[in-house]
Amino acid sequence: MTDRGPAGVDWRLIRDRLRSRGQRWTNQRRTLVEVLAASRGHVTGAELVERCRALDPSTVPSTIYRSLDVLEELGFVRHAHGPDGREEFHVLPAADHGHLHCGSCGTSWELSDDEAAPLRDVLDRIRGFKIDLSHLSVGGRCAACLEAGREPPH
Amino acid sequence: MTDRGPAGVDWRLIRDRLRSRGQRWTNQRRTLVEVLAASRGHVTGAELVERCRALDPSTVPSTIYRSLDVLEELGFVRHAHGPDGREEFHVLPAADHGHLHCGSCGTSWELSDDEAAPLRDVLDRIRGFKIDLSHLSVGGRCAACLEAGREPPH
DNA sequence: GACACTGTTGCGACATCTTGCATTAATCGA
DNA sequence: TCGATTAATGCAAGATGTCGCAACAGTGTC
Repeated sequence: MTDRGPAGVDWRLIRDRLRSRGQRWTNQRRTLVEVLAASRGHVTGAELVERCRALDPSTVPSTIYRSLDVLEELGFVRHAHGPDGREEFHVLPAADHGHLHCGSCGTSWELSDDEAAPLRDVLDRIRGFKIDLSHLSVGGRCAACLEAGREPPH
Repeated sequence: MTDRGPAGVDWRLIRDRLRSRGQRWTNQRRTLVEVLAASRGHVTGAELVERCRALDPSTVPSTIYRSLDVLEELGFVRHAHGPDGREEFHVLPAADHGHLHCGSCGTSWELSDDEAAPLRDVLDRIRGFKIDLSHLSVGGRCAACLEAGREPPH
């Protein structure tokens, strides 16, 4: 047996990083890390609460949200906001990336650093502003919806 | 006397546009338009509810939010989401623009169409994706905060 | 002005987070 | 192993929206 979760994340890394900061490794955090490690792509806060509750029915939302903040400080998760403003989390992003959302079909895609580079560069040059790509969420309409003439839901 | 509000917006235009679409001009909408016309820059939904309640204590949030949707269809307001995901509205935007938010000091700026052009063009070219600039909200850190070494509040 | 049609409102309930506070429990040192 | 310290939890209440539904009220017409 190993000490890795289903997704190959070693929770001991997180445990030790927490302890070295004077923070604590609790059962609730262990459950959350387990759920996160098994998640692919984007998950909303509500989904995480639900999945944690499946493992531990005593799970309470406020603990989840507070633990997510802590895990975000550690760099284990990142959050952005969907087109409706709701939080979306993704786990251990291999590379920093933003998100693209189609307002007609609701699909979303990752926005690579390369694609965002022109925006990053122009804002840096003109304003000295450094964008936080992982928090960037761009709405609009995708090629398929434009071609099909699908209107955004009004 | 004129029929314009304090900000010079002629509510009769909105009234007539609603009627021509088979929609209605109600006291609640009149109050909201009055509040919007007196608002500068960005306003959150909650602020609008509060200001409407100041004029008409019987104001109820759901009506405000639904009326805002209608006014957005008319193009009288646009909404985006602040860095915390909360809705922000702006009135009669002279030109389409996005927003820039500094995560350290909380200030926000308008992002002109020119500045967003590089992003718009690259997404159009690579993916055929048309961005909705007025809904775009970019987080990061501004030049002043970078220079001062201010960390984002964690 | 009265009527019919149907768009709007207000209400209550729910969804998603956030915050304050008293209690619990993880961690470290003796 | 036991205690002290204090981070984290659970709960309740609040903030910000959203939604279904019955009642109400603009509008155009007669």
